[in-house]
Amino acid sequence: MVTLKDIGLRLGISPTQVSRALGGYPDVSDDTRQRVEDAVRQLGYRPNPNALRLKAGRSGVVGLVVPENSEQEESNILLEILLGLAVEFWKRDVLVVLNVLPKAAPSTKSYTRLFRQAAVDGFVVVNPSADPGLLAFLMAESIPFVTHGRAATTAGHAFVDLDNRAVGQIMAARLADLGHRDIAFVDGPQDSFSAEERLSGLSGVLAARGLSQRDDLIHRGMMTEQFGEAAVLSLFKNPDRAPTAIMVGNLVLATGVMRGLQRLGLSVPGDVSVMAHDDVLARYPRTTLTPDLSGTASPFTEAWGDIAGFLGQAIDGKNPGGLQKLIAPVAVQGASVAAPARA
Amino acid sequence: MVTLKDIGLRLGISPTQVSRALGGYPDVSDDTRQRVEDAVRQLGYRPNPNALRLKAGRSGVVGLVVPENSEQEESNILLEILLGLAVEFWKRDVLVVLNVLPKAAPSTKSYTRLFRQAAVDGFVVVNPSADPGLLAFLMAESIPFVTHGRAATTAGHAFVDLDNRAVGQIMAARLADLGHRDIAFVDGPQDSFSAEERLSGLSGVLAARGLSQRDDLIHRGMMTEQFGEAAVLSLFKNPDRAPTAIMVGNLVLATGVMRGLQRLGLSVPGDVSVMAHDDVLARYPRTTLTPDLSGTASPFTEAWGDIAGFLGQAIDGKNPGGLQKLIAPVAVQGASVAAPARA
DNA sequence: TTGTAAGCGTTATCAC
DNA sequence: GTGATAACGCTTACAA
Repeated sequence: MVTLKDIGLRLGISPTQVSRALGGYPDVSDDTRQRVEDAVRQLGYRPNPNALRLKAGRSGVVGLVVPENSEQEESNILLEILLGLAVEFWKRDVLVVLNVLPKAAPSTKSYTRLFRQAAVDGFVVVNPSADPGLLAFLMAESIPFVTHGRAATTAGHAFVDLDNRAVGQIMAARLADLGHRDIAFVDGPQDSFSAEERLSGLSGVLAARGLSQRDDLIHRGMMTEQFGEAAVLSLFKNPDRAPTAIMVGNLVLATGVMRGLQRLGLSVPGDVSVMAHDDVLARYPRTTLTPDLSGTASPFTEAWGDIAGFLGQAIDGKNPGGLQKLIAPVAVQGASVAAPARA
Repeated sequence: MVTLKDIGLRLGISPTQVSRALGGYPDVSDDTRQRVEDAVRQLGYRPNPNALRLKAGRSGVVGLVVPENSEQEESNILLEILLGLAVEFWKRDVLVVLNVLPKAAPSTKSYTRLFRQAAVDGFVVVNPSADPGLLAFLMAESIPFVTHGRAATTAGHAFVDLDNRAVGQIMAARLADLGHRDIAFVDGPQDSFSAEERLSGLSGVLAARGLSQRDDLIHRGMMTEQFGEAAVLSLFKNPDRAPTAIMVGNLVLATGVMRGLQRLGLSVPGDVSVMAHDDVLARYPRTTLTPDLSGTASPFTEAWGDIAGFLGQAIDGKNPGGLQKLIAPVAVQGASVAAPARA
C-alpha cells in the first residue's frame, strides 16, 4: 500500500506537503503540486480509508437494518430498496453495510451487539413496523437513524414514507365521483401501516360524502397474487353483496385480482372498476396488465436521496423530529375505471 | 466516546494495561482485570473500530458485488444471497457492504474507485457471468475474491457453485431410465452458465446411451413464469413433435410450465413428465405445485459458510485456485414423473 | 505486574 | 511555501 510518506520520500518532500497538495490547499507551489499529482498517478496512491475514518472520528459507514422475516412476495421491493440506497450513499462516499435483524426474539442485547460492532455512524431502518422495540432502543441510545416507511408512532424520529393516506383518498375520490358506493379494499395485513393508512384515506373520503363503509368488502392479507385472487373470489361469492369497484394495494395483489376477475368472467371496467397503487421500481419493468390500471403511482427512487440526506443531517446532530417527509403519490390515468353498471 | 485512556485515567492505570486486561493477556493482576471490566461496563466502553482497523491494516469488511441489472424474477434468490451472506459474515465479525456494479459500461475506472474507496479486505461477486471483465480486473489487481456461481472460465479463482451438470445428469438419467426419448429442456438464457451446465448434463446422458438430442425441444429464456408458460405452448404446438418429458431450470419457470400444461389440458405425469430443480430458499416457503415435482434440490444455505471460509483464506493469502467447491444436488422424489404414455 | 514509547496513515497547528 | 509535531484510539515491543 502506497502512503503519503512513500510519495514524500520519492519526491524529497514531507508527507505534510503531499497531503496539502492533494487536499487542494492554496499554499503549495504549482511545481510541487504537479510533481505530487504525477507521483500519485504513477504509484497508484489511494488514501487509506481507515486512517481517514480514525482521523475524522466517523466511520463513513451506515447500517441498513432489514428484518430477517421480510414478506416473501415483497422481495423485489426490498431489493430495490437495498440497491437504491447503496447506490445513493455510494455517491456520497458512504458505505452501506447490511444488518439482518435476527428473527428470533430481537432483544436489546442483540441490538447492542449490532450497533457496537457495526461501528456505523447511523442506520436506515427498513420496514420499521416489523420491530417497534428497535426504534425505541435507537432513540433511547440516541443513535442517528432514518426509517423508510413508518410504524404507528413517528414522534421525534426521522422518516421518509409514501403518503399512503393520499393514495387511499385519490382512489376513493375518483371512484366515488363516478358513482361507486360499494368499494372493496384489498391490501396488506392488519399490521401493515401502509395498508392501514390507505384504508383510512378511503374511510375519510366516504365519511366526508356521507357514504357508509362496508366492512365485508375489506380484505387484508399477504401481498401475494394468491391472496388477491382469493379475495376476489370471496368478494363475488354473493352477487347481491358484490362490490362495483376494487381498490388494490399494489401490482402484485392486482395481478391476482385481475386473474380472479377473469376467472369469474367479469370484465374491467365493464363489470367492475379496479384501481391499484404502483410502487414504481426502477429495476423492474412495470407489470403490464390488461387493461392498463388506473390508480396511483410513486417512484420509490425519489426516497433514496431524501433518506441519505436526512441521515446525514441526523448524524450531524440535527433534531430528527424535523426530518420527516411524505412523498406525494401521483394519479395514474388508465383504462380500468368507469361508472358502475348498475345504478 | 469512551476510550482506553478514559478508563485508565479513572482507574489510575495506563491505557496499555487496560488494553491488556481487555485483550485477555495473562500478565494482568486479577484485581486490575476486575476493576477494568467493571469500569468498562459502567462507562459503556466500546473499542473504536476505526482505530482497530487502522492498526490491523485490515478493515474487517468485505464487499458484496451485485450487478445492477439483476434478473428481475430472480430477486428473491438475490435477496436470499445477500441476507444469507450478511448473516454468515456477521457470525465471523465481518461486515458486508453492498457494492452495486454500475449498469452502464462498467469500466476499469469504476472498478478502481469501487475497490480502492470501499477499502474492503475482499469481495464476494454474485452472478459473475454478468461481467467477465470484472473478474479479470480483480485477478490482475490480485484483490481477494470469491464468486457465488461461475462464469465459463474459473481457472485460478475461488468459487462456490451448485454442480449444475449433475443436476442435468440426475434428471436426464431418471427420465431416460423410464423410457423417455423426447425430453424438452426449459431453462435460463444463452448467457446463463448454470443453464449451459445443466444442458450439458442432459446431453452427456443422452450421448452415453446412444440417444440423440432434439434441438427443437430446447427452450432458453428469462426465468419467469411467463416464459415457462410460453415455452410449453410452443413445445406442444405440433402434437407429433411434442416431448414426453420436460426438464425445468427452477421453480419459477416450473410454475409457468405447469400452468401451460394445465391450459393445454395435459396431465402430469399422465401425459407429460416434469422435473425441476429447486434452489431451496431458507426465507421462502417452498413453492407448492400439484403434483409434487420430482427433480433435484440444493439448499442455497450451504454455500454461505463455504464462501465466507474461502474468502477468509483468500484474504490470508492462500492460493485461490485451490478454493473451489461444487455443491452436489440431491434427487427429489415427487409425483410428477412416469413412463411415457406412448412407446 | 505495570508503564513508556512507537507506530498504523491522515490532517491540523504551528513555526520557520 | 514548506516541514516538524501532535493527535485520532488502539496494540505491542521493550523496559522497568
